[in-house]
Amino acid sequence: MGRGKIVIRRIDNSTNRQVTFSKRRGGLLKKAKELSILCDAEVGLVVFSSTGRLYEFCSTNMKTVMDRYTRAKEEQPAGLDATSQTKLWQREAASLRQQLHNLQESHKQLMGEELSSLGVTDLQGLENRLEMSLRGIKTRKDHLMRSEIEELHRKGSLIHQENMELCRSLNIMSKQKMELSKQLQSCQAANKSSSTPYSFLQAANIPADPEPSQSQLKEHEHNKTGVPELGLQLT
Amino acid sequence: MGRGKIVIRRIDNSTNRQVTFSKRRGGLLKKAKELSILCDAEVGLVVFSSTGRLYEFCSTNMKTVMDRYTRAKEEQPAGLDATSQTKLWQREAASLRQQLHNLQESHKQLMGEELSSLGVTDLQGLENRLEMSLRGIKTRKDHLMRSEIEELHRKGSLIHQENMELCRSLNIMSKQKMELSKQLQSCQAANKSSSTPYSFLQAANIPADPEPSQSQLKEHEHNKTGVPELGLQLT
DNA sequence: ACCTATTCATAACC
DNA sequence: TGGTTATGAATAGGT
Repeated sequence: MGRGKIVIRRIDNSTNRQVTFSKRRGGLLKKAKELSILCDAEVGLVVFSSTGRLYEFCSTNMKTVMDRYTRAKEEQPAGLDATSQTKLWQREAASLRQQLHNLQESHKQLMGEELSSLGVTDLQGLENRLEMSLRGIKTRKDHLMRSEIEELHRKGSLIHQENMELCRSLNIMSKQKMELSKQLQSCQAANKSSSTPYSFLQAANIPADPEPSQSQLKEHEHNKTGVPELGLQLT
Repeated sequence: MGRGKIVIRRIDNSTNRQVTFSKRRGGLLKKAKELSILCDAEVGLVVFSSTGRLYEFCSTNMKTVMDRYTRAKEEQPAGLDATSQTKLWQREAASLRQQLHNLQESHKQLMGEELSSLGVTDLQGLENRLEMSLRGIKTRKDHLMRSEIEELHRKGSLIHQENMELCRSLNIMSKQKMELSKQLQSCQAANKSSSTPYSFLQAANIPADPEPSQSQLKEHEHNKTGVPELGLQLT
């Protein structure tokens, strides 16, 4: 709504952001109130502006709502100590909040947001740091990828060797098989020329090529990696 | 909004009330979220339906927001004992420290440190974000520098024009001066040849060059900017 | 849940 | 900050 539609992301212009905050805050509080009245709901709403100012709405009592919320969330508060301790933690929190804020600012700038407050020199510094960082990251990534490639080569090589072993075995078996086949043929020939009391042996269909099927070989995936298939020469 | 306007008071029809609750609750949560994003505000919203079900939105962390609210409300720890206050601040500090830690980690990674815990995918993401950020920063810097250059050109051009005007004026005056000079000479020659009853006119020191002094010219600083000094040709 | 007619919130402008 | 207006969003009532 409004003169034009907007995308929901942090408003860069500070003044505009402040104005929008003011208006939308009013709208939000109003809607919260309407919901609580219309629908008989218990509503608690807390808004801290970016400058730290507090705005709130509660249909009943904020503390009650927060307690109810806490109870609904199945938690239980506790604690015992002195007032000076409180101040200590208060300062600690303030300090941490400050640090956090600074870091957030810096982080945003690193991510290329909120650059409007920076001059050319600042931007140049940012650029240099980012480029240095980027170089480091690329180097690291490159290293990792090279390691992985190396590892893959190593594994591929192992599997290849394994394949060669298998091929050798196959070769041997193939020869043994052919030998057996030859013996069988001569045996059959001998039987044919003489009487055949045991002719049923021919009917038993002993296959001429009883080697293991292709699917039984350890193929892994290296066929796709360019490792040559050496098994072919053994058929 | 809707087919007709309604008065803001508890909806009697239970079904209607439930439907409206559902719709408006969604709208309220959405608006709360938009406010927090658009205006960089910390928003906490809790809604209990009349049947007791809990719905919530928080831009950061509900516990943190509630603590912050409590603190903002109770500048004076009149209601609660100091010991529980301490706990409150303690938790706040812990929360802040956690956030700080996370952000520091992220920051270090952005700066290309402590990359060992990241995989190739993480690194690629980091790289992409940095490159995007870098592009933005470079664009911004480029824009700033171009603007400055343009501005300088504009100023230079203005001053140059001003100079030309001044030169023209100087030229005219120079001619007038020469004319006067000539007249004076002929006058003097006439006086020398005849009697000189009004010779005091010569003594009255009528300057031969009554033009404005150099210091009165608008010179600005453009002499240092390489704009050619055109006045020279007029001396 | 989906569909409009209608009201309302609000973005841009003063 | 407060007012005005054009516009898009939310939603009341209905299916």
